[in-house]
Amino acid sequence: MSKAKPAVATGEILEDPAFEVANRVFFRLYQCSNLMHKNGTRFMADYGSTTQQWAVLGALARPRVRTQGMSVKDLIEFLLLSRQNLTAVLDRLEARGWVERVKDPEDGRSRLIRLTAKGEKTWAQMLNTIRAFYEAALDGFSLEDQILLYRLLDRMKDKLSTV
Amino acid sequence: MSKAKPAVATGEILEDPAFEVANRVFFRLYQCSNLMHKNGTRFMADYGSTTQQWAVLGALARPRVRTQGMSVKDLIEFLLLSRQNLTAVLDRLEARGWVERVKDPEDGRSRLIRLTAKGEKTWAQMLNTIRAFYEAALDGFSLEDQILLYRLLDRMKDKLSTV
DNA sequence: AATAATACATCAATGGGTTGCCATAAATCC
DNA sequence: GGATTTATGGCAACCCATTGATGTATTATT
Repeated sequence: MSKAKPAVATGEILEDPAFEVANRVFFRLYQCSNLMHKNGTRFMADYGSTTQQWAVLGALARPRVRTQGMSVKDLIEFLLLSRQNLTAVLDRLEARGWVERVKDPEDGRSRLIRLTAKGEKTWAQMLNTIRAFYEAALDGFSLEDQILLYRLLDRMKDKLSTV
Repeated sequence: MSKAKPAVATGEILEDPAFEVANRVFFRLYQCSNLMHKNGTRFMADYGSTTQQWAVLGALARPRVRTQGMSVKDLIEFLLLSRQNLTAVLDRLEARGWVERVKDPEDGRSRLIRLTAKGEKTWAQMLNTIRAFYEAALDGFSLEDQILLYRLLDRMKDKLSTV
């Protein structure tokens, strides 16, 4: 069944290419995510923020959202997080005075999460650091490379959502 | 979400394409990682394992490693995790009887982590579930797509390591 | 032989992620 | 008006991840 086996690494690939390639994809995804959080959070040390918190702030800083805010429900759908986890992150952001929970005038059950003035100011400063991080982390990536990577991850996200 | 106004999203892009594209890349990375862990771990519910634990088992199940084991130091470098975190994961794997710590005969300071017989048997069964997960999560991805994605993530990993 | 570096472990604190269950208030449905 | 659904929050348990500081055994250096 098996001929003389070559080197280990290539040997694995040859035996089951589909599995080995997929395995590498997800392993790199795992490593990239850990590195992104570790070094991204290190970049934000001056603000005491984390990458996850900046994801929330980024969602709230979008033009359309900035004025009226965003419900917890919509934030959950946007960030793909569990309610319990998001609540804890929002608590920390609220404790720092960066976001506030206001009652939705149109639906008393809903809370609209909004950037505070302090939050907006902090976010504006953070943006410079985030920019620097993106440039360093994607150094050598052409815009085409980045778009390609985004599209592949986007497709993967959809598949992972329905798996 | 109610009015049809595509101007916002594209407007942001036009204002600062480099930033917006990078932002999307890392946001998708964040989402994909969370989804991978959530649904990957759900797939492994029968074994009570997590994606992180299967990464460790996968490292230990490689042909060259399988017999002699792997030092904690090498595992840290391979998985890119902190020692404190890896110790905890290994403790759980050891408590389940899937791995064991043996003294390195060549260096008394070092511990070699090895799959136990029970660990090997469990891993062999897990592989079927992992295969199914990979196929579902990469459904619609040609082998070329997967290799492309792997290479992009691999480059990104290198950049993120030195950022 | 004394010193320094290495490999591992432990304890502590903080933050992020999940699931599951329960509680409360407000909107909706009948 | 009463029952149900929806949106949020709280509590608990578990796991994963980081940093920082401390300790201990072993190897390497000098």
